[in-house]
Amino acid sequence: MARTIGSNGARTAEAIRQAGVKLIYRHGYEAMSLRQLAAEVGLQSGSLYKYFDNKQSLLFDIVREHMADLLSKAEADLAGIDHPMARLKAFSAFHLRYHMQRMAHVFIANMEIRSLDDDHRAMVIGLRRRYENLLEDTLREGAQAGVFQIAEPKVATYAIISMLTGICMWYRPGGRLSQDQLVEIYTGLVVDGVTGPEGAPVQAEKRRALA
Amino acid sequence: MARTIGSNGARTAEAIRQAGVKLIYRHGYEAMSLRQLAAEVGLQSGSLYKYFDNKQSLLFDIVREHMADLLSKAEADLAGIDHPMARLKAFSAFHLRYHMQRMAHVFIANMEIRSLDDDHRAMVIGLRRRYENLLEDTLREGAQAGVFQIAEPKVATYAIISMLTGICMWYRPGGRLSQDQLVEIYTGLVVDGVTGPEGAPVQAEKRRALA
DNA sequence: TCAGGAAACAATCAAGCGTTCTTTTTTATT
DNA sequence: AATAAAAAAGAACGCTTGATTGTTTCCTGA
Repeated sequence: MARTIGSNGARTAEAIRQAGVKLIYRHGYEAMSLRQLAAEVGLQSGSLYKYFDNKQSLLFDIVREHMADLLSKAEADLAGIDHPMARLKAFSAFHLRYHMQRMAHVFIANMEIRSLDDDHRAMVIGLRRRYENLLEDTLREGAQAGVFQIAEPKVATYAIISMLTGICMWYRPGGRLSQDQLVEIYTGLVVDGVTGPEGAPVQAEKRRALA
Repeated sequence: MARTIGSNGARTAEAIRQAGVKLIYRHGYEAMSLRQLAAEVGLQSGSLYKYFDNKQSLLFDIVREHMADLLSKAEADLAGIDHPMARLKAFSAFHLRYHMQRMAHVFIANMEIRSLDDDHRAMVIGLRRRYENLLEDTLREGAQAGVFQIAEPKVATYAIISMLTGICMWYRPGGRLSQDQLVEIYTGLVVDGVTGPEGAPVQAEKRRALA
C-alpha cells in the first residue's frame, strides 16, 4: 500500500496537529513518540515528515500559534475599553474563558516551554511578555489614577495571572459551576485583591457606577 | 577500576538524589537520561541501580518525600493558631517561604506528576489534597465566622494556592525584592481577596487587633 | 589480618527513538 | 487516456535509552 484512498493533505495536516496537541497534553512532549503520533492519525511515522521538518518544529508551531492567538484575541477584547477597572475585569474574564476553552493548548504552552530550542523559546517568551504587559500596564494606570492600590504592579501581574491560569489545573467542563459563575468568582477575587482593604468601599461604588 | 577510594554509600545516595533533583528540574524527567545523571554524580550508569530500582522510583522518591515534608512542616507551622485570619496569613507566609527556598523540588512535584505511574500519582495527589485541605478548612471556618467573604471555598483554595505557587515561575534569589517583602505583598493580595469589598475595613481593624 | 560485604566498573542487551530514502498508489490535470 | 503531482507506505539507518549481569576493587569489623 501507498497513498490511501480519499487521502487529503490539508485534512491530514489538521489531524496531525490535533493529535499532537492531544498527545503532548496527555503525555508530555518528550514522552510522546512520533510512532505514537502517527498511529493516532493512522499513518506510518515516516509519513509525518511531509507535514513538519522535525519533532521540535511541531511543538514550536503549536505553541507559537497558540500564543499569537491568545495575544491577538486579548488585544481585540480590550480594544476600546479605557477605564482601568473595566480593562482589568475584561482581561480577567477573557483570560479565564480562553483558558477554560483551550486547556490543552494553554497547558502545553506553559509546560513545554523548556522543551523548546533556545531561540524558539525566546520567541515564545517574547509573546508571553507582550501578553502580560496588557495586564501590567492596566494595573500601573489604575494605580496611578488611584483606582487600584498596588505597591508592586509587576508582582501583582504575576500573581493575578498565576491565579487565573490555575483554573486549568482543576476545571472540567460540565462541573458543578458554570463558566460564567467561575468568571464571576475569580474576577471578584482579582478585583478585591487590587482595590485594597480601606479603599474597597469607595472603589465598589465606582465599579457599580461603571457596570 | 571498581570500588572508588573513599566511596561511601550514604554519601553517594545523597549525591544521586541531589543531582536527580537538579537535572529533572532543568531538563524534565523524561529528558534526563540515567547516563547523564550518572555522569553528574561521577558514576557509571549501571551503578545507579544500587541506589534505586528503576528510573521511575527515583522520581517517586523525590516527589513523595517533598510532598510529605511540605505537609508536615505546614501542619507544624499552623499548630496552635486558631483564628482563621491568623491561620490564613500563616499558611500564606509558610507556602511562599517554602516555595522560594525549595523551588526545584516544588517545580518537580508540580510538573512531573504526569510522569508518575498511576498508583504513585494517586499517592502524591492524596498528599497534595491533605495539604490543600489545610487552607480550605481555614477558609470555610473563616467564612462561617464572618471573617471572610467567600462564596466558594474550594475555588478560592485553588485560586490562592495557584497564585502563591506562581512565585516559583519568576522568583530568583537576590532579586530586587526580599523574601519578606514578597511575603507581605502576596499575603496582602490574599487577605484582600477573601475579605471582600464592603467588609474590608471592618476586617482590617480585626486584623490590626490581632497583629 | 583476612574474610565478607559494600561499591563501582565494564560490557552488553533488546527496544525504541527520530529521521531519511525509496517505492507505490491515488488523485488531479490536460 | 496519458502524465504529473500528491500522499502515504515501508524499509532501513545510526543512536540512545533503561536495564541487567558478571567482575573487580575497596573498606571494615571481628
